[in-house]
Amino acid sequence: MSTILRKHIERITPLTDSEFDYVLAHFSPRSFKKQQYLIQEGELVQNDFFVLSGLVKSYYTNADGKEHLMQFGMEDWWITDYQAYFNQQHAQLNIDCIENTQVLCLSLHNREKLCAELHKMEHFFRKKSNAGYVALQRRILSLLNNNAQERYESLLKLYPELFQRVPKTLIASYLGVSRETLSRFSSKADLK
Amino acid sequence: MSTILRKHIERITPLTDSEFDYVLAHFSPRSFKKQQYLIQEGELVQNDFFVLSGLVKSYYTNADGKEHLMQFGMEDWWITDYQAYFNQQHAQLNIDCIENTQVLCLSLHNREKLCAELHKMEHFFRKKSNAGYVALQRRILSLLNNNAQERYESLLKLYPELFQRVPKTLIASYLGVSRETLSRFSSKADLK
DNA sequence: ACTTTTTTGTGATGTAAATCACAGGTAAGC
DNA sequence: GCTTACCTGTGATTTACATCACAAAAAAGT
Repeated sequence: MSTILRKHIERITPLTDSEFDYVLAHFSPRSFKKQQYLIQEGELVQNDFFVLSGLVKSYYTNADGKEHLMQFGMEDWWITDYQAYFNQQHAQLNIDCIENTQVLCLSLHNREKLCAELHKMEHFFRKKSNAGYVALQRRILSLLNNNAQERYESLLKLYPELFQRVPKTLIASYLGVSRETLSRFSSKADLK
Repeated sequence: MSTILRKHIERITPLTDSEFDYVLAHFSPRSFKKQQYLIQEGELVQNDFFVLSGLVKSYYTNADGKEHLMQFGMEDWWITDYQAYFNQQHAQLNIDCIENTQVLCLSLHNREKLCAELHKMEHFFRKKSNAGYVALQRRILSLLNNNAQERYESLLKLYPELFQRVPKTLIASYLGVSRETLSRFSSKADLK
């Protein structure tokens, strides 16, 4: 199972067996059931989560109780409330499971320890962060530049499997569209 | 002038004099006039720019010729087309000067060299990237969760000086609102 | 198998904000 | 100082999308 992590890291930087063992020792595995919270608003955020299997979502709940999806987290993805995690503050986001999920938890302390001790790992995390930054820029541009239907279509193209795996309400919430409007897009597309 | 860079780095990690001199040697200073491009859509992105003085903007121009602001870059900020820079691709964004601007240019090659040679610098860039990621997440949440007026008001609160320094059209374009709608918000606020 | 809950589609209506249009104001160029 | 270009405010109209309301379909729980 942890070979997923090793492959993931080695896409950026190769590790010796003993290096990887050392790295892995800084993670702790956990399992969560569907619906269970990984992080709940208000609590101190201890961990970043590397998803081994399953599917989770991070989202913000506003004053009116409306949810806005920040991120999905599936196999091979990292997820947490990064603002709270990096600054060791209380969570503004919730993260819970759409499916039963297995993760590897990495505390901020262990992350910083690994980065300090192994230059390779600092390199790895810098590269991941850079890639994440670019991905968020793309999402912002898409929010600024594309209308709801265009955003729907690019997401459908990029992650078609997501549309099978999660209720449309969540996809709507990720795209910043109402459930009903999203539904009308998919009916329209069916005509083709 | 380069003390701005030193202070900027040392907010994250201290450097000896000789370390800083070594780092600085990997940057090259350049000056740009108002209106001048730092990066133009389509060209290969060679550099990340650290702004010493002045003000620039990065933006996407869509098929209809409409501009959407990705970022402002003022003193002490980094700016480039990161997608293109990190992957050594052609720019999708334009970057040009709102005011006469002085920058320090860092090529990807020199950035990676510094990161490989000086663990401290890899640490610095990781931290910067993390902070940038969190900032973009906040912007996405604001786009998903807040209406145009709320976005206007939080930006005004966060960067009041920006409203003196740049035309409202640009602020509208950053917020994803039309110039006219933004103008109506500011008239309303005057009544108080 | 039956009940309950969740998910989805679709019509009717309302609204925030875009777009169009024009005028006064301010700054820049010569 | 005059001219040209850019910037801002404000009304009238349009539009994309939200919200409300309901029903059918699918999934989950017992």
